[in-house]
Amino acid sequence: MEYTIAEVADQTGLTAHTLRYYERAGLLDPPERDWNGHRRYSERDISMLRLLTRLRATGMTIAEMRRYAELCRVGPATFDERRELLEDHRRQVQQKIAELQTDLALIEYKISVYTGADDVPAAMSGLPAPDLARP
Amino acid sequence: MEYTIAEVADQTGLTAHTLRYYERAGLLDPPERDWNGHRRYSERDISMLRLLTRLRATGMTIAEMRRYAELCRVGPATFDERRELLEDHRRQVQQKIAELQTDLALIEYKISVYTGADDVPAAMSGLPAPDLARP
DNA sequence: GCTTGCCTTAGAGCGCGCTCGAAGGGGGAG
DNA sequence: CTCCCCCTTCGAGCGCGCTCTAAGGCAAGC
Repeated sequence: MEYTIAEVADQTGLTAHTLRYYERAGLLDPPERDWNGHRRYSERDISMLRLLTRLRATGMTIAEMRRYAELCRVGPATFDERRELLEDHRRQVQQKIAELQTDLALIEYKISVYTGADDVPAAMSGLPAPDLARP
Repeated sequence: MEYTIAEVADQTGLTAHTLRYYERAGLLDPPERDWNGHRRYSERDISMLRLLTRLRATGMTIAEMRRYAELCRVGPATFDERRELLEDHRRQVQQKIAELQTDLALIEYKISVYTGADDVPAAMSGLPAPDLARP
């Protein structure tokens, strides 16, 4: 099964403009064309795009995704390097999650201050009071 | 205790340029000046900056932070609105964490594929195989 | 007195990741 | 044939969040 650019845009949540941009940027192999020059995306293209969108959502840069795509183009010989790239990225995602969780605790502390409840989470009792009021 | 812009830059990890930018952008009340016009940041300024950096790190935009700062300037009458703003942001952070955790599972699945181990996590067994090799 | 170094301002510039505009073609419906 | 819609390419433009430059002030050290 193959798809037009509009169908792929629909399926991936990217715009047609962005799909062409990704192709230009070297993130995606140029798909086949039909008789009149329109792109026909394969299932494989779609899976690659789905992976790319998740990598983007987790903060991978275009340059890193291009690197990954280049390794894919080379072939199975690059499995190790691709794994390393993904392992690096995994670490970054894990760190980001940890950071967000810490920051979430601070946000919840601030909310509790504004709520006027005195049931401040015990874990926060030692926090340097952040700009409590500015009355 | 008061601090120079360089000391604050040091403490917050922001640059002096960025500190002036935040002030211009309305995120921070203009600090006091000493006799020769240099900024003297108070402890209160520092706490606000520390909060702002965590809000930035969790994806709050400059515009939203400005809104928060404006509410702070108005006074205690805006406690409710500040709480709502932070509650909205909390929801966004929670969603982002959830998304990252889902995406992390996909990344780990891909790593397992490249590792060649056949001990693919059971939870993943139903995944549409993402671009396994492109040989 | 000169150099060094940190500070000031206003405003321009940059990197990223899109996002859009212009100009044009081909095909199907009425 | 006309209208409309979707596609094409190339290249410019944009929004965000900084980041830096230029031009200059003041003060301490040599």
